[in-house]
Amino acid sequence: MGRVPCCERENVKRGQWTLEEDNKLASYIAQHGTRNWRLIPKNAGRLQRCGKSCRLRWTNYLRPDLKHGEFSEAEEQTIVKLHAVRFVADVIRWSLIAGQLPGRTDNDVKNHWNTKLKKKLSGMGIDPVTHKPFSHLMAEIATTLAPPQVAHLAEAALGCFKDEMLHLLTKKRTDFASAPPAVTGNAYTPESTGGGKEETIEKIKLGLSKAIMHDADADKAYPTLNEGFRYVGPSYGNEGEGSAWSQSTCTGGVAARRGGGLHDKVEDDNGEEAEGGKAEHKVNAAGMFTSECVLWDLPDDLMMHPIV
DNA sequence: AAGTTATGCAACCGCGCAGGG
DNA sequence: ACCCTGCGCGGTTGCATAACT
Repeated sequence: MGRVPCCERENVKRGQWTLEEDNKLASYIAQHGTRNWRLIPKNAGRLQRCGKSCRLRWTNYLRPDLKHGEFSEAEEQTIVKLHAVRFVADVIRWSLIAGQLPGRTDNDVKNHWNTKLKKKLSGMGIDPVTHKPFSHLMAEIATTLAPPQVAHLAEAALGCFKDEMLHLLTKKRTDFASAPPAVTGNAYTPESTGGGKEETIEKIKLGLSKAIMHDADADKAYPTLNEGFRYVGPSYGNEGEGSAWSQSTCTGGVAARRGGGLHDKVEDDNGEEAEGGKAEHKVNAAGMFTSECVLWDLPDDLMMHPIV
C-alpha cells in the first residue's frame, strides 16, 4: 500500500502563489493560528492549495518575522562554520543552522548554501563538503591507494580537468595562438587538440608530483581571499600568495599532518580513544574544532549547540 | 534584437518521525 | 503492537530573470 497523498491532486493549484492567495492565507493565520494545515485551505477563503503547500508558503515566505534579501557576511560565515560542524557530526540539519540566523528559514539557508556558498568555498580551493582544501583531500586519497591506482586516478582527474579548462577557454574565445595544440573554432573535442592530451596530462602530472613532493611549510595561514572571506584555521599546505592553482596543487606533504584526517583517532571527553564511526564524530565535533584542526573560529555559544 | 545559457529562488516531492487512537 | 495523520526535513525541480553571445 502506497503512502496516502497529503491532499487530493485534483482541484489543487500549484506553482507560484498570487498576492491574493498570500493575503487570504496570512489573514486567516493571523486570526486563527496555524493549527491543522489540512483544514486551513478550506477555511481560508477556499484556497485551492493543499495544506502542505500552505504550510510551506507560510513558513518560508509569509511569516512576519522573516528576513528577506541578501545574506550578510556574518550570516554567511555562520552558515559555513555550522555546516562544517554538522559535517563532522555526519548530519546537516539546515533547520538548526537556520535557527542561529534570526529571520532565516532552513530553505533560505539551504538555497544560499547550494547556489552561492558552495561556489565561494570551491573558489577558495576548499571542498564545500568536507571543508578541507582540495589539495589535502587529494593527498589523503593518495595515501590510501597503491601507486598504480593513484596514477590512474590522477590521470582520470586531470583528463576531466583539462577538458573542463579547454571547454572554458574555448568558450571564452581566448586566443592561445602561441600555445599548441591550437583549438580550432569553438567546438572543442578531445581529438581537436591535435593529440596533445597525453602530453599535457604528463606535464600536469609532473607538475603535481613536484608540488606534492615540495617540502612543507605547513604553518602558513590559508590565503585570505576577496569578498571578506577568510579561512582562519590551520594551513593544510604551503600555499602562499596563491592563485587557485597554487591552493589546489601544492599540498606540501600534508598527508602526514595529524589532526585533519577523516579517520584520525580522537579522544572523547573521558580521554578514551576511539576510531571511526558516527558517535565518535558527534562526541568530538566540538573538540576537533577547538584543537589543531580548527577550521573556523567558532564562538562558544555556537560550538556548544547540541548536535543532533 | 533575438536566441541561448547561467543563476537564484520558490515551491514541490517523498521519506521519516512522533503522537494519538 | 499497529495504523493513521500531521508535520518537519533534505533533496530536487521549475521558473523567472539576468547575463552573455
